[in-house]
Amino acid sequence: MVRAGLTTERLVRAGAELADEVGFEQVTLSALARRFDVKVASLYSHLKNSGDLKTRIAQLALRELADRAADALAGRAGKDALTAFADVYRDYARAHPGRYAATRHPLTPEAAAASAGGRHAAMTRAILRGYDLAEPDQTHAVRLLGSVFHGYVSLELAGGFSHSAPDSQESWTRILDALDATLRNWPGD
Amino acid sequence: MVRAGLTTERLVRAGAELADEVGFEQVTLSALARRFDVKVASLYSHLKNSGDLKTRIAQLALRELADRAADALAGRAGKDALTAFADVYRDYARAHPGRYAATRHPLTPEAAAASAGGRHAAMTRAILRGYDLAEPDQTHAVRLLGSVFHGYVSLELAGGFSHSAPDSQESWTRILDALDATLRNWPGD
DNA sequence: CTCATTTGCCTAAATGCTTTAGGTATCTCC
DNA sequence: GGAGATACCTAAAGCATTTAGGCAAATGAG
Repeated sequence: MVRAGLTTERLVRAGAELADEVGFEQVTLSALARRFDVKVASLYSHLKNSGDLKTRIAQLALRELADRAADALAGRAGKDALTAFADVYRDYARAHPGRYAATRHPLTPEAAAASAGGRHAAMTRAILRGYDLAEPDQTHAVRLLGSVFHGYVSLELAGGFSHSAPDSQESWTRILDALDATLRNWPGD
Repeated sequence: MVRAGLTTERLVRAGAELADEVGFEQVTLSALARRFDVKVASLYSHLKNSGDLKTRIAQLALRELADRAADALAGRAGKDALTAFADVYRDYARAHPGRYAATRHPLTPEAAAASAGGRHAAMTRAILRGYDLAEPDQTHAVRLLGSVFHGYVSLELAGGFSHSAPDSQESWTRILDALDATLRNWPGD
């Protein structure tokens, strides 16, 4: 009986790949066990349960996304930083739809605290340093950016913008232009 | 043996209520059968399968949302129409989180064609008539509005803006102000 | 009113995912 | 080489989905 060499790490990584292939919601311990040619019960030595797997995939995806965003932000400011950051989100979602869906998986407060969520928030605020926004407008702007990025990416992923002119890339560019303009001229009270 | 009086209509309506209570993803034929005190197999006379139920709940929610939006838009234009429309989305999502989640359920092309999706698109374009946008900018703006509304509402529903100042309502208002300004001063090429 | 038909709901059973309990085989390292 | 830890297993129970086939209640025609 040759051991499969399971570890939590490998299982989560394979789970993330599975998510990209079949969708995050379809990630199941059974499918994961099949992939390692192992009985389902064996996974329970490495994962608490199926929810644990999903939580770990979510945390992995948040980490990967934050890493890429940090790279993209290095040495950039203003609109340059804004578009680089936005593109990281969109590109990641298109390259890894299952992982991106995982980043929207609800986390318990503890799981959220152990995630890269905080880094995302910090980076968004870093971008806004290139614009002249004092609190509470800065927080409103953080929420606007989060809404537009997440909203656009998830509508695009759902196929909302395909098969209709103009090209989604064109809209994305123009929306980022508009967002930049909005941040430069944030309306006062 | 008294009959329960099942109909597709009643089942879908109850399914929507169930979605609001336990979440759209947790809507199951078993749970629905329990609610009517009926065996699961009995539902198959009225629904093709569990996917059929979810599709029908999605269509119901899209219809309800379109009806409310149409009411809200009547007699309004410009920013007034924009905020009324936006508020309908947000209020519906907060009052009926399960139904709102259902509106994001992927539909087959046929199911989408039979849905109120077209009315939503038409209403969004109607709002933009209050602003001076020619194609293709109008389409970019439609996509921006969709992204912001959906993105904000889903982040808020996921708890993203709770337990932190400023109030979510405040951000919503200021984001709509910013959106109105963006549409009035849409950046040219 | 009665009988035939349709319709509504049932039982039964197969399949698949999740989870726990407890066992055997394989590695590690002294 | 043997002790102990670790990796993976079998077995079984619980719950959701789906299909097949059956009895009973409603419906309507004569």
